Amino acid sequence: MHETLTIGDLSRRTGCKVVTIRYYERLGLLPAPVRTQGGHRTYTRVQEERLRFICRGRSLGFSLAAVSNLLDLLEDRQAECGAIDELASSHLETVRAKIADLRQIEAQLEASLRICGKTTRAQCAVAETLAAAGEPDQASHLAG
Amino acid sequence: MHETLTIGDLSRRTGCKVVTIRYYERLGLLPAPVRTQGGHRTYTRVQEERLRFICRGRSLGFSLAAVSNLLDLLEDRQAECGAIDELASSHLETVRAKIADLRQIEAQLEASLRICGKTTRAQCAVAETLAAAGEPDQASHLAG
DNA sequence: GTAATTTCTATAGTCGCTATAGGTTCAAGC
DNA sequence: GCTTGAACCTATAGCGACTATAGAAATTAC
Repeated sequence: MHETLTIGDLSRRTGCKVVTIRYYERLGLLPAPVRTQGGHRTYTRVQEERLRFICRGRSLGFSLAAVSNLLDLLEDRQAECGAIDELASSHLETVRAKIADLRQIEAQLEASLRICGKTTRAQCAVAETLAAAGEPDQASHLAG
Repeated sequence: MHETLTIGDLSRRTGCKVVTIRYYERLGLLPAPVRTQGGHRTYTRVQEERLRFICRGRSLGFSLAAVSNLLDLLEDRQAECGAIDELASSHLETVRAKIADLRQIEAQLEASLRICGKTTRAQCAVAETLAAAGEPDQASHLAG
């Protein structure tokens, strides 16, 4: 029994919550681990590495589906680096688009807050920004 | 019957989907409108303004709960501009934090993509970035 | 041996919608 | 007046990525 980890150990080592680890297992992202006689999960370093990979992917904003794809690609010795690159750069596009959206939001909030604090309630700039009856804009991909 | 709108009209005018309008009503963000004898909803300009406000708030990234608060504050003639300002600037903080996170992600993805394409599969930089066994970082507020 | 902690399962809830099914009403053309 | 087709109605379930709850069993520390 050298070097096996409980789910709590694994959680502490990776920073991934216990419930989340079980959740990943249920989704099939992590293989079902060996259990103790009592039914507790025991993990090895291999699983720890895999979990780290998943967490890292998530922290880079990849969806779990994308992470799953990446894991498959890495597993497959045949697979080419190109496929991985593609996933990463398409994700980079998404990230950049989000940044652009958020910067616009930032600018608008800044603008109304600059004006406000100088006006009376009746013309609260923030309220006006929100009530602005301009064309409906579809920033549907925001809401993050 | 001058100037009443069907839910479809309202949807076209505001850019907010029909199902979403009904959803907002169910949540209590929009008041239940007058109905035709047949049960179809009919809206007025007042409701249109309110919906526009909600959509605008959402497009600025406010949660529906925050939008609801803002609507209450605006409704309340007693309320001060300050409360609105506070909500807005705390939201601005959140937006800025998200931008900062995304920029880090962007930088990391850029870095690995720059290296990759120049190396062989065995040392795919993107894969290495993801597998990086550094300290677990908690970018839990990402995943957007 | 007992008490505290950890782990187990299963289920429901979060947020902001979106999709589906199956029915009813409305407006227009003939 | 009648038919057709679009728009509308309700109710329910699903999405992603968790998070929370309840209640039981296993483990560990003393």
